[in-house]
Amino acid sequence: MELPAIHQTQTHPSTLVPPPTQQEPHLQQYISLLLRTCRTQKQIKQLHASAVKTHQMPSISSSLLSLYSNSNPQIGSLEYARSVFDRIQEPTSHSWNTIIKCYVENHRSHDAILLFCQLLFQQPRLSPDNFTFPCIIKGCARLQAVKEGEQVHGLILKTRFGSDLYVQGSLVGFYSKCGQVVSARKVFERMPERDLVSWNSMMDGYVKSGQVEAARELFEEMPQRDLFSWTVMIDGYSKCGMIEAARQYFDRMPVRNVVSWNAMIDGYMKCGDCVLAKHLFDEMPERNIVTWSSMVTGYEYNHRFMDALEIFEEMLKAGLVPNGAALVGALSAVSGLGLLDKGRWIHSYMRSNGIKIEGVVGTSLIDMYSKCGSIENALEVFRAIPRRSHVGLVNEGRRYFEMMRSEYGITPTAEHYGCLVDLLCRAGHLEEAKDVIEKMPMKSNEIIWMSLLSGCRSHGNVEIGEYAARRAIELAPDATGCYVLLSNIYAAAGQWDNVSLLRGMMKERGLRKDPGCSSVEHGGMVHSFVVGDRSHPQAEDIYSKLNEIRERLKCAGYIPDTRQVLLYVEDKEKEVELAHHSERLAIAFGLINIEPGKTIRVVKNLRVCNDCHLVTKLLSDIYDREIIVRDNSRYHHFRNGSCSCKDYW
DNA sequence: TTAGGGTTAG
Repeated sequence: MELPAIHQTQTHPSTLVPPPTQQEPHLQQYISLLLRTCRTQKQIKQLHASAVKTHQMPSISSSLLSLYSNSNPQIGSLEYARSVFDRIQEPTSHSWNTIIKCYVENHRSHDAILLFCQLLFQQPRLSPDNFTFPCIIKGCARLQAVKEGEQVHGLILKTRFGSDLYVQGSLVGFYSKCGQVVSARKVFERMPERDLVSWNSMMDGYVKSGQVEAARELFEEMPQRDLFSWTVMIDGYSKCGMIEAARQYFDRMPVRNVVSWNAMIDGYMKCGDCVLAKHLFDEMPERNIVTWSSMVTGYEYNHRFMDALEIFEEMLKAGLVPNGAALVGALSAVSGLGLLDKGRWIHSYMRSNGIKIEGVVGTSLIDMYSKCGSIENALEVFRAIPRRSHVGLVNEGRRYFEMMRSEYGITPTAEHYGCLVDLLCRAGHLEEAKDVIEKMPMKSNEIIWMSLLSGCRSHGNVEIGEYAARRAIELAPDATGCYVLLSNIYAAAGQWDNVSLLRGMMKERGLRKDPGCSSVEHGGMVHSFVVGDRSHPQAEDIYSKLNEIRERLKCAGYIPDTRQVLLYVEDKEKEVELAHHSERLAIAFGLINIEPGKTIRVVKNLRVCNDCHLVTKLLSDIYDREIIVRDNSRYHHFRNGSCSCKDYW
């Protein structure tokens, strides 16, 4: 849309506020009128710019806020909505409700709750109303935040909005979604009048908690049924495996929409009837993105990998851009077949269509490359994934820390500073972390310096690492941990002279690094191993198992990560050192002795090294074994080639 | 005067 030129008002040079001119009312009406015709975000932004330029913002900001809050991403934008909201001098209840809803719709319910608290505690002239409560209750439901939702419920009972039909209905929905059917039913029973939505929410609560008969009773009881009620029943009977009953509802319902067809298709897929699912898919009058994704994931679920890929390609040919669900389904199908080229093709499709490689989709891509035998590509994807999600959380962390003081008047303790430093270190903000420690009002302890030191180890920062180690050693000269971490940093940077210096220093001070030791329980005994251990009665078998492991890892394309080996030795020797780490011995022992299908559980006294972590992931896949390693800081649950810590530890 | 709660894939 080309906008006609707007005459700019004359601005008085000495003041920021323009003097009133005759043009203004016209200009305001003109912009307001044009806003109503906006169909794209670009058009809204153009008018927004004009309004800023001509000082018309105060009069149109609430219309702009509503437009930017539109749930259609072609029109709405959370960031712009927030920016408009923040510049409204005195936001009305309506503005607050709009922005809170916008956050909930954009899956940012935590922020919605924060805003709700601000409205509650910092706006003496305003308070939540019958429009605010349904929004915030929905946010709590999205987060499965039962406690918070119950608190809001308590608040509602203290206001006059407890009798509002929408507020009551939203509470039924909240308790239903959180699996609290008894509470949902209590609210439902106390409603003086019930509309369709409340009946449907209540039924859905029963369905989601597996009580399909209770849902059916309500369905029979309810005064009138629309589309939603029927679809809830189809979904309910499908989910509990009663596919014929689901089909009866589908056949009996007076009007169907795409959602009811989708629910029925998914039902057939989940009970393994791909033929009937495909039949419905071919018959249906209208399909949406969920229809296609359900087909792809449904075929994949039934191990019909080729069919999954065919329907996925058909979806692309139909001009649809696949969403996360469809991509994950297609990539899993590729993994199932081991079709590396097909996987690469999907990857390049994603790149050329600007689909962000992050989150679950990123993990699926890594998983696909690993399962197709290309560890290099898997690593490439892994390294290329922007850790923005972490960046976002770092920002949130900083903000919450700040809010403790500024908004809640809580003085942070040493533990709070410790958390902030840990957060910053993990994300690589080492300078900032150092700054936080130095500026904290209380005396720093060795623990907080150690956390900076370990951040420096993960991010390979020698300079700050040395500084942190010095401070930690000053405070706790006998703690071996910081010497070890610092020598890890030196070793990774190839500064072997410093490694020897540090070793000398430790010797001088009579400090010894705890040797890595891993144990496995078997046959009522604990079997312990240290690095290179040959003392176990089954040593011979264990070492031949390690040889076999080495071969199988090589076939899987594994390249040893020798950065954390402390010894000043050639690369080949480093690999041998790695291959005999105590946890490898323990796992080899487990593979020999613990019967197939049973989990191998290892306990290690030190932190598991990067290379052993990667190897254990691969082994869990190669040998199809669940392996659980408890190191000195956390549990690592390895299964199907990945670890529960998502490589972040 | 405007706005709010319910169904399908992962």
